[in-house]
Amino acid sequence: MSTIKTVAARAGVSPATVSRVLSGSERVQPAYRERVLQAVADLDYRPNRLARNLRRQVTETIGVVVSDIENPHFAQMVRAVEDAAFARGFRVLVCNSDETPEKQGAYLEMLAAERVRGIVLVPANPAPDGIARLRDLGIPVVAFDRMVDDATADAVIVDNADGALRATRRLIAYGHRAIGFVGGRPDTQTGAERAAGYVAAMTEARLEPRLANGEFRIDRGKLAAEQLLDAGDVTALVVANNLMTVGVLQALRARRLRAPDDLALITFDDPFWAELLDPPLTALAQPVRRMADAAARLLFERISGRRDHPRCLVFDFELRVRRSCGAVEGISGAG
Amino acid sequence: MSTIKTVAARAGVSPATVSRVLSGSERVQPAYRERVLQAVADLDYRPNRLARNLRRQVTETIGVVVSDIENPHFAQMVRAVEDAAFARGFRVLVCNSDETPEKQGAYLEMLAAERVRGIVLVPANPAPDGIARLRDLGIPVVAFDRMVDDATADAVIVDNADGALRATRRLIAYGHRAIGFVGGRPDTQTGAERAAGYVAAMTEARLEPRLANGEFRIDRGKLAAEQLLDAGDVTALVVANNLMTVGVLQALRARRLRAPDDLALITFDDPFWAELLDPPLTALAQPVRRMADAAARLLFERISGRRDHPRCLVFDFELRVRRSCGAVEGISGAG
DNA sequence: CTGAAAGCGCTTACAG
DNA sequence: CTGAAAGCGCTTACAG
Repeated sequence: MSTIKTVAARAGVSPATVSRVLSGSERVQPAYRERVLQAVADLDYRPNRLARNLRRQVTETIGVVVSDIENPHFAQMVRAVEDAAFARGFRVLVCNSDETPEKQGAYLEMLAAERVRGIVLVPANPAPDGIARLRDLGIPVVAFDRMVDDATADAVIVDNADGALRATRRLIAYGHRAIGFVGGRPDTQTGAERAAGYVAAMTEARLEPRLANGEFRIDRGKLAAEQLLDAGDVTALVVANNLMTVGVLQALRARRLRAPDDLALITFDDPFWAELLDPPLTALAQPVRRMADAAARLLFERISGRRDHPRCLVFDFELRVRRSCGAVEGISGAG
Repeated sequence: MSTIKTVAARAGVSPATVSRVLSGSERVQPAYRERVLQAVADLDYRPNRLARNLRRQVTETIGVVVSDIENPHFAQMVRAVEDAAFARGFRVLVCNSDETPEKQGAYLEMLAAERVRGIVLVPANPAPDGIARLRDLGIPVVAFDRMVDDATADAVIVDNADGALRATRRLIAYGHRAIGFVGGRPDTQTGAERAAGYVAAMTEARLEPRLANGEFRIDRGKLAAEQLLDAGDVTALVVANNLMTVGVLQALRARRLRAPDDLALITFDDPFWAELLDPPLTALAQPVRRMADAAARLLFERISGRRDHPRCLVFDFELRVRRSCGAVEGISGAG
């Protein structure tokens, strides 16, 4: 392997001059520059980034910590962040926390040790171990989807309560009164906020809320739907994520019920297949790409030192009205 | 920030001793060890990985280059590889080539500069720029899904021709004679092999092949299906990936045709939603998780120096028979 | 077992 | 503009 010294020797200059030519920042006599570039070409020299990183005390790497990259929601986010990083010459380390504070802690520690320049974090818990250390090291953090208890961190979140509120109001406007809610884990911010929005809409219409907990999972979502159906006369459901909707659809199929006639449905999340189903699903779509672009922008503002004060960006869900809620397709009102 | 010197000073030992305690490899007097650990705890000292990497001339990082992490197929692969890396204390840099040799080249160059220890690569082309340099640097490469022209690289691939062969034979066994094939880009290895398997099955049954090119895309898949339907009397289709199947389903819906009665369908790929459709799709499932686990295993065998000779692992598709091909669900024969 | 010293491959004040 | 020198924070033969 050739190093900067090999190149310097061949070009008949000092290593410092080689470095100056390659970093391109300072001026170097054209003749020297020429000779250096020739030597670089001859030797097929590539600078060793490890050495540069150590010397400069910085890397050009960022970390992204998600629950699970297999979740298309997060895959989309990672993709957008990676695009932004690539455009700026940065690399991306991906980490899957599986929603466990322990793995998350191990990853944050690792990212700190690697001296990444910034982190996009989907926090598994509101006060992650290691977040203070990141602050000490001057590594900016952008929380994604959920907030984090750190006054210095940026955040990009979505208005869960408002989404549930609008979905529920929509069903009420269609004349439904017995509207059930298949909720996610109530101990998570997302789960709690979505439930709260639903309850708010029901309460303002003087209707009785009917909640069941599907834990954000397919099997439990199915059970939750069955529980709500068994309990009585529900005519519509709001479902707090797409996995549970799969469970709800399984429950409907098993009972030979059809949406929207037997049961009107609105689901959080608008996955690829929501439109392919019969009937197509009315869905609350999270603007993931826009949110991820925003998160990347916030992060690089911090990395480049263009901003000091923390920012929190709140995005709205988009209600995509399709047939499962009882709407005639193609006709939709305001959310 | 405290460094190894700060710790050494506080513990009253040399930096070398601190290093020995922390690397845990060599023996150190218990009393010294104690004092060092105490100093580490007092100062909340964390070793700087950049320095260690430079000094040791190795990192504990691997690279994964996929077409696009948003494709669930690759998201699943990345996840499996990341799990294997995490278990061994390695980090993962993800790169999206978008199937372009240029981006791929830039990423391979970057991964080489970062001195990653190994790479899992979904090659955008059979002879990627930079692969020779990786060989020179001793960075092992495992090709995934497609082969690479490098005698030293490992590969984990799937038998595309065999999959198409079995799917087509199955439709023939059901009595179909006019079977069409919605193929992918014929200039890709995957596209060509899948088409070849289809043609082989038709030829052995003395049937005339009917191919249309859907470019692996939704819109073009729809066009390809329409083309095959317009050309005449096809009663069954083999579709070379799931995106084109979406297009095929759109075409069917537009013409008010139903699977399997109007048209029997078998698709490559078994995405999440294949089972949710009505009728559920008969699909050729690629054992992605097993393949990715194998790729990670091969890579770490190389990294740890346990193996020198290249290996190529070929996996079979699993034909998951559901209703779209005309089978009665739950009853399936051998592939 | 332990420490002084060299060195990984760069970059960057500093002096000229 | 250019070079000699120091140094980033570690690790590891080497000598004791």
